[in-house]
Amino acid sequence: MFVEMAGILHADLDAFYASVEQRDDARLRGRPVIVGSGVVLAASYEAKAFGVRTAMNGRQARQLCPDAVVVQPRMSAYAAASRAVFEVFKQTTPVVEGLSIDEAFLDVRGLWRIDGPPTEIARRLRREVLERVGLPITVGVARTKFLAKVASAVAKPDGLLVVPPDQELAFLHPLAVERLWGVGPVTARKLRDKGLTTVGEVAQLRRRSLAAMLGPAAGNHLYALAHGQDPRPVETGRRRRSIGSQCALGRRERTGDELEAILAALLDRVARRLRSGRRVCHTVVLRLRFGDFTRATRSHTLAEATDETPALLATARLLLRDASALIERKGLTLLGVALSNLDEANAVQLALPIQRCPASSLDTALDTLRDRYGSRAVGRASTLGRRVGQPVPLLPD
DNA sequence: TCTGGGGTCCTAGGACCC
DNA sequence: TCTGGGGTCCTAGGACCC
Repeated sequence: MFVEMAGILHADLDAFYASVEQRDDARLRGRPVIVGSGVVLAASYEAKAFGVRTAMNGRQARQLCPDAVVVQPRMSAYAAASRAVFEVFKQTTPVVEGLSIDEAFLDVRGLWRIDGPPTEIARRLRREVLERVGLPITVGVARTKFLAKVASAVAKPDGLLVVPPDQELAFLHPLAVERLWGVGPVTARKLRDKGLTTVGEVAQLRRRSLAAMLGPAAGNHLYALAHGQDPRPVETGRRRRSIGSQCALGRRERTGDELEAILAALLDRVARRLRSGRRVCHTVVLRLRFGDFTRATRSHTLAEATDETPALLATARLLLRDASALIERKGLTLLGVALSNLDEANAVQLALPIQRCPASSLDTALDTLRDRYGSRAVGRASTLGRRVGQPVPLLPD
């Protein structure tokens, strides 16, 4: 029988922001480092040993670890380090799927003849990231994305862990349910309330029981993961689905004018990022958090996708006014704005020739566009063009 | 753990269309 | 005119991830 080999790598930089700080300042090496003063954005492993965790309140973190060096974040340095590490990833294999600023999946299954077995590639990758960028990185190697991700989490820090295909369940089943990617506090509690504490215990349940407990999608997903099944391929070229910015306000009451000013600043920031990414957005989302820590969102979808600040701001203002009674009653502690439902800016322009095209020759026109721009670029234009007879959203020149 | 900022994906109801 | 199945889009909320 053919056994699929372990050829997916999950590479995850250790305590990323803190490691960059230790790399750039020799005095920080070997010492507990906390990045961020109000809230902990990252903690070095020396600080984690004292119980300091990401997202922890800064004051509490300093109480746990009084000797820690607290540094302000340098986001541009982290972005540069991330780019350098992703360069190493891309030189390792063309099939790289970035998950965040500090982690990615790499598919190295096709490289055996040229570069050797995946374990060897993973060792080399770790060595190159350390030599060329100066940062420690942990790599998990397995047959699936999910198992590779769990493997790197188990191997941290500065580790390498390979899960051979014939040992997957032996590796997986003793682990706590919280180790499963996608099981957070709520799901973990639901499982523990039923007496399920390990992945192996979850694997003994029927698919139907899990679906009834957690909902169809989460239940089926968890069932598959607990049995080591995860058919998702490593996907290159994934684009961002939304761009957002938010701002904690504290408990002080704000006047309507103050909120409007904060909203305008947030929107200006996200609209700039939208334009520099050459994207347009259909939907504006307002995020609100209140004094009692409840949350709400308000959204509006525009008739025409745009990247222009005035149009987006006008929509955001309407949403804010729409929520004013709620804000009055509960007190606003966080205001955020997100632009979602994004398109490529040029996808809208590709829709132009389609708009003037009679329905009967639409398919021919789409084929022509695909030949010229590639099928990926024409995807969205195609859905726009299918609605012949309706106005097609267009970007103003 | 009394709470930052940036994201992803899923669910569910209602409107609307064929 | 009534009824039905199937599909998409929009809005709002929630869980989860780093």
